[in-house]
Amino acid sequence: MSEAAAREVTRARIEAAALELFAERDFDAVTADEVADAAGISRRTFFRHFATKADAVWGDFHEHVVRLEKKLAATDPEQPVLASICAAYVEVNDYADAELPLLRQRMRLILSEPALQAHSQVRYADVDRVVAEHVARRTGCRPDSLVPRLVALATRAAATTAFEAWLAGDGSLADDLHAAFDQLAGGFPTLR
Amino acid sequence: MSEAAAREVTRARIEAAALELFAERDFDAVTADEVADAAGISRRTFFRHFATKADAVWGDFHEHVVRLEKKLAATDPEQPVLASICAAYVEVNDYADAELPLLRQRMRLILSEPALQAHSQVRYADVDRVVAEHVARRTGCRPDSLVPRLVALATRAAATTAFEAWLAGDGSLADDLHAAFDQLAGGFPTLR
DNA sequence: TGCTGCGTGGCACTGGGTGCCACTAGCGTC
DNA sequence: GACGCTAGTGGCACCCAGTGCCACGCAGCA
Repeated sequence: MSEAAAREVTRARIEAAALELFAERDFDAVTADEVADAAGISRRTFFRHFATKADAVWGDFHEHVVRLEKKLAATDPEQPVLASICAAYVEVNDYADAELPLLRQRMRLILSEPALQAHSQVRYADVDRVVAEHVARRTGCRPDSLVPRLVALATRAAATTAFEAWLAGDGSLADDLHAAFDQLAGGFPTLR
Repeated sequence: MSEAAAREVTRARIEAAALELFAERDFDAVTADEVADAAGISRRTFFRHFATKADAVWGDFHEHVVRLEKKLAATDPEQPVLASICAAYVEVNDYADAELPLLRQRMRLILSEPALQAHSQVRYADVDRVVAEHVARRTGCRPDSLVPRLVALATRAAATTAFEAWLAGDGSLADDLHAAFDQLAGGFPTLR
């Protein structure tokens, strides 16, 4: 086995051990030592693979952001901006059935454990940046101006809410994403 | 001086020392010991007044949430829901001119320092809960269902964006809040 | 055989946060 | 005045996350 592949295997084993331990106890109640032991590596090695304990929950999130960025760049310029963002979110989150239990476990942790909820803000900042840049390209204004930033943060709010609804119910994630984005794009029609 | 008042004075002194140090160096580069020294108290006492180093930046945020809750409860039932939330946000954030420099310093830290950005998520969860309950009362659905949660998270996105715009520009916070809420309530009219 | 690069483990150290105990100051009661 | 009560405080030891440094082992390669 090549060294690069061996590194991936180790990383995956740490990730699996971490998710299992965090699911059976609270995130804060599990030490990095315990995760390392369960994964059969040293504490020092754990922190070589994941910068923080929280990062072990996120898998390869950077790859996720890169895929979102590509989907956004490839959208039809004629399509409304919000629809293009919704479509990109749906496509990027189109998991195979076999992956859904893992996704549920991950999202349940991220949305319910305070420490992970806090950490998520840092990871999602990348998503916000990518979406704001997309909106800025489409509208011709700067990515740090009000509308791009607002659209980025509001669409992420929609995605987060859709994940909450998906976790609480038993429908499809795509349906929940569309429901949330429809509310947003329509200015919350049910509130009138 | 009564003991309760003395406690408030100590708390205020810690807060002032913390803000000053965090402003002149990075948040992470300042230790709790340094803040305690600057405030003339021990490290142990620092953590009796503030649960975490980050909390020293937030002032009495709980009181802020309580005021927001009261404003929301007192809104006119005929007023559109989003407008009532916008009005409540504006009223709760109606600071005197003399307080604005402090607010700027606080928000700049919270929005730019990653550690504080992460911590903010935990504090804002209270705001989200209060807003979602308001929407749930007004619409007759449960506070953890999709629309109340989405409105809570999306309006907070609007408020956050308004704060970013306010920090970057030199207009009034109320104007920026209204601009962001107008976009949200109108389904982002400028994107069409 | 020696060299190089990389993943790893061990170890010591910094810093956030907590539990525990002892001290003190203010205050009411006998 | 002596006694107890309470609240804020300081000091200390401890746990745990995260980091820098060094040494080891193992692959590939000359």
